[in-house]
Amino acid sequence: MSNYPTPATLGHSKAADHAADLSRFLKRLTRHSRLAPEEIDAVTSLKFRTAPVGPHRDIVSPGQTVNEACYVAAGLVGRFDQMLDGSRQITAIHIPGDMCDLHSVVLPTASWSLTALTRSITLRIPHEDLRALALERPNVAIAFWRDTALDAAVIGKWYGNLGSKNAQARFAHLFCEMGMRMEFAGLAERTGYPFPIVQSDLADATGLTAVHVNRTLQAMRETGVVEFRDRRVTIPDWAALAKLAEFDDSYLLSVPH
Amino acid sequence: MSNYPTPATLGHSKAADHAADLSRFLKRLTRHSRLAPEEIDAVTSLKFRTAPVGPHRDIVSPGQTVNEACYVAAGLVGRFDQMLDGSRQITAIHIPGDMCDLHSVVLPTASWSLTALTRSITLRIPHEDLRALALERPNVAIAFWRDTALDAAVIGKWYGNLGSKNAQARFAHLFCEMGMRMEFAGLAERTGYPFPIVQSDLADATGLTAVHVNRTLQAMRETGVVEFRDRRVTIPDWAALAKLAEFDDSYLLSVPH
DNA sequence: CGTTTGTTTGACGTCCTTCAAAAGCAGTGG
DNA sequence: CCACTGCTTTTGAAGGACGTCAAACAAACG
Repeated sequence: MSNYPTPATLGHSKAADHAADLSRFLKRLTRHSRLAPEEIDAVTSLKFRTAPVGPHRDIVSPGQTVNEACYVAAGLVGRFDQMLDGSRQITAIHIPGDMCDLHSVVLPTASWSLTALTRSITLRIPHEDLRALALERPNVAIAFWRDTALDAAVIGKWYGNLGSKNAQARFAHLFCEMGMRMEFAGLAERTGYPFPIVQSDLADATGLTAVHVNRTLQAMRETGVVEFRDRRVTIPDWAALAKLAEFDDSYLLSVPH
Repeated sequence: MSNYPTPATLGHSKAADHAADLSRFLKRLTRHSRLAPEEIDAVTSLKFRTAPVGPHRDIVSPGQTVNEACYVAAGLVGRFDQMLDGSRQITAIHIPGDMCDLHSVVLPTASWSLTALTRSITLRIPHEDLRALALERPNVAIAFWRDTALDAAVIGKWYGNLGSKNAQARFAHLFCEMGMRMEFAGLAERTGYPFPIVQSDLADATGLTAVHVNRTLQAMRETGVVEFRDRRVTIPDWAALAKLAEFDDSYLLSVPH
């Protein structure tokens, strides 16, 4: 019996089990980095302010100098690269537990933008505190560095996909990756998870047009390899999808160090 | 009178001015991070072994657990994402002064591969020493973290280009970026620099086929916006190329912090 | 309910790919 | 000095994956 969030909620459950705190962030950090008890305490006791964000509302805009990091407590947040003609490219999709712009602590002038893909709850943590923590606890600085490197590894994979795979394989890979990340975060099972993103945003993420996204998703639904419907992804045959995607989860992992 | 490297050399000059040491790396670090004198000493006195690499020779392969970081003293090194069918996607092009895989210090199991794009000279630095330095000097850890974040910013930009621009604009952007980086590294002027890379590697970097790369470069040569010939890039009208690319160098920069 | 936002469908166009081969160029050995 | 070999660049012709434009349909929302 699973009590995973129902479709389209992604952490917005009424119960307090999604607690608007940093516990998921700590979980993410400790999955890849070994932290001492005092370091764990220091992370969980970081101060923050809670900021709900409406769907398609900007959080950070290009050129802005930010002084707090944005953590996702509920919902989905996208990182964008904006073009002059107004078109946007999504370079990352962040789920609950992700610190979207941990890199902004070391690069505070944004060349990117952050936008809520759905109604979300974010927690904002002063850079000052994160920087102070990193300086005081080198081991935490290294954990933050590792987190940024993992984030970069994901973009690298996305780049490989975009550059050398067709539309179906790109979606296959994206759905596999999101499934793994949802599972790691304890939000859902990899074979079926809420994914409340609109097709035009999927288009911006995969470098396709919304029309082609629609046709591709329909084709994949028909072959039964994956179903994206009602803001939910269902993967009946994980192995088949992973094969189509050439998915190998090693880039998402790191032995605790 | 400039004594920049002649075409196709990129640091392989006979004179000792390209010194196979870490001075360019320090220069790169101090451009974005403020380091104390002792920290500077610690970086420049890092031990390394010199390793020449032949053209198209692998340095790191996927799955491998690396225990030293690879610094480029001369030549060009590419980071790759490999597909099962043997096709490869270049996710980064590194020039002299770049530590190609500084991120490997925190993520030692490679999901990527490193290959020399031309005859190169690399310096290998033990992870152990880099990690010890980071733990002893938190400010250096933060500088390494920032370097990794800058690297990620470049991939993010590349992703945006690949996803939403046509072949000419992709090359325009790549040539602008490489020009800026060459100039930052003190290797050449942004408007004309050695770039000894073959067209099939450019294809892997831009997500195009070698045939289309050739045709695109010819078209750009004809309009006179940029010339790629004899392993050299020449940009007669920087403003025109930057406009075609929608190039904005802010993602490459960081005010020293 | 009416308005807004998102999904689906159709017809047509194009940028880029695929396949195949010729031509240029550097290195190697006779 | 030339023949030989391998690699890179260049060219041609034909096809396909995806884009563009436009409109209908469906769902969400106040």
